[in-house]
Amino acid sequence: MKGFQNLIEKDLESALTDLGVSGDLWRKLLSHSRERSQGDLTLPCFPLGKQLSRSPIDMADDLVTILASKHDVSATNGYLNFKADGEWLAQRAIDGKKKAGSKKILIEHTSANPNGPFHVGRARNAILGDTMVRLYRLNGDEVKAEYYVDDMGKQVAILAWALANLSSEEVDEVLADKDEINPKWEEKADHARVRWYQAAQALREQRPEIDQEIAKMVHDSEDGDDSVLVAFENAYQPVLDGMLETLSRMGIGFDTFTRESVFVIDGSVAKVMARLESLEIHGTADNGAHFLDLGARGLKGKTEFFFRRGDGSSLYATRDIAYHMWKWQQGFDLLNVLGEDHRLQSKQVGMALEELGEKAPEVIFYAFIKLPEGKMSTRKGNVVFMDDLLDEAKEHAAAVVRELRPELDIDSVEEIAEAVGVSAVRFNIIRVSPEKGFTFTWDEALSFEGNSAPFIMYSHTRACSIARKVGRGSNDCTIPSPINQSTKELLRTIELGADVLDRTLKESKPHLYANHLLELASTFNAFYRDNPVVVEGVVDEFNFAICERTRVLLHDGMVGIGIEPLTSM
RNA sequence: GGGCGCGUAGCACAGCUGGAUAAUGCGUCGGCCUCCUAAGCCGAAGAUCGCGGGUUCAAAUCCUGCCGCGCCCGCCA
Repeated sequence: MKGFQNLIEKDLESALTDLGVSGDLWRKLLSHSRERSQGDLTLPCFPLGKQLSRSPIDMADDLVTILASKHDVSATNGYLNFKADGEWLAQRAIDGKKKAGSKKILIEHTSANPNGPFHVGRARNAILGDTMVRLYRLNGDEVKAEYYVDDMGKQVAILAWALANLSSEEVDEVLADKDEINPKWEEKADHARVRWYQAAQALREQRPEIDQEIAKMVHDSEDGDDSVLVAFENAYQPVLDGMLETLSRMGIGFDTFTRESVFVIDGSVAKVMARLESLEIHGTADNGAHFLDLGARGLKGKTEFFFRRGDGSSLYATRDIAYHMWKWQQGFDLLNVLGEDHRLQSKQVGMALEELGEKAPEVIFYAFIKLPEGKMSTRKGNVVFMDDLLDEAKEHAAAVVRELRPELDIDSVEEIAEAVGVSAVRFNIIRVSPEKGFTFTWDEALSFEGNSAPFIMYSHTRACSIARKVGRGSNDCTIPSPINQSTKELLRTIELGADVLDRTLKESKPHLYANHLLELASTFNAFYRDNPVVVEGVVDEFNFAICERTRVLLHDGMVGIGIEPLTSM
């Protein structure tokens, strides 16, 4: 509604001046109407009435008198309501102007330890991150999707230790009371090797000497020991490949992979530590470990942020600082997607960066997805694997397609089912705000009606079906007057699209855009009901133009949030 | 114990830069396929916005206390 706002602002300002209102307060007050039936933009007059010691109800009435000749305005209970003209909205929709983005943004997401397959909880990160990548691209911005590979931590060390020291029989023995590997995934390294990881985790509890061996490996890796790093890579790379295969099935990919060890080897971590040690808020512990007193900068709770161990080696967070400085050098804005368990860590890294004269990155935090039985844990094996969820979703979708479209051949059913399954899974995760924790249930995840991806997909295929029936693109048309209610609602939703995308990106809240697409699909369905495009072989050019515009917007929006824009389902 | 996040119909979830009658879906009840795909559409019932104070003309939204849930509080990652 930015365009509409521009349209009325001048007249509104002059009307307000006539009444004696000064200042810019009204600009802040003017916003989307909460009551849709009342209008499109609303100015609550209460604060202005206060300023002039006048009744806001009278003021709103006076404003209507002044503005009525130029705009569709009304006043109720002290609210001044502007209604956008249907024909104006229609013209805007048909013109379909798209602004070009100009931002450059590097989005780091997923960056999961390469020690096992994705479960639904870990996948929330990838789905959130990839959706932001897609939405920035939809906005026309230049985006880099980056995966930070943790190639030297304890998790990888445990995996490497297990692969070097445990036989397949030993692993089976240790995990005897656990579920066996699903034969379907036996050949997938993330599923196969995570058992070694789990077995090692179990053994560590009984045999402390294992911890010492692992600790040595971790330290050697932190010193940049090549042979250890190579062993690590051989251990995790097949696992990572398996994980990326799963992501790729969901349409998630990366432009760059950056390994943590790079910053140790090239000396930038050492430089960062030296700089941190020269800071005013720097402190030293008894055994020579170094920290920053972030309490001096207002951090509450735990105020000491350790960045260097007593033995001089770096910590994960220290390397993260070096990594972020490298990221800033590329001239991109920075956005990270992190689990809520990283809130403190991320705050510390951000504050440390600011101490070094850099900016803190923008971060999206998300809460964990729980199972009805409790939280998910790769270590404990209490998880729903993404691979299983995707298969299940596809199977469920195939059953629906076979029932609804019995005439389709097997290949078509397969294609539709895969698209519906993947889209539904992504959408169910993206549609809720990230900070809200939710409990995974198969029922929810496999719901294909109402607020779901298939609902949007279905609306899109209806528009496609009409386009097929017409068999050509839309022509110039005359805009009818008046425009009926359901058309106006659709046009209004279309007009709002740009505002929603803006806000979605500015606030890093992809669920806002997901909800907008639901709204777009829903208002299109009502339009579809009331406004036939083809009647007895004759095309209504206006309705077709609106239909085509919506089809494109749905298509682009779906791509923007990772829903497959099928043309038929 | 301290820090941070969350708490909205039976369930799930939106709204939270203060503004009108708290939106949507599932579930429940009722209606719509000789008509561009019914994974759809139309209608009905269903909400002490966790609880108590406060600020304000106006509070689901801001402040504060309490309760419940989650995450973190390691010289781990």
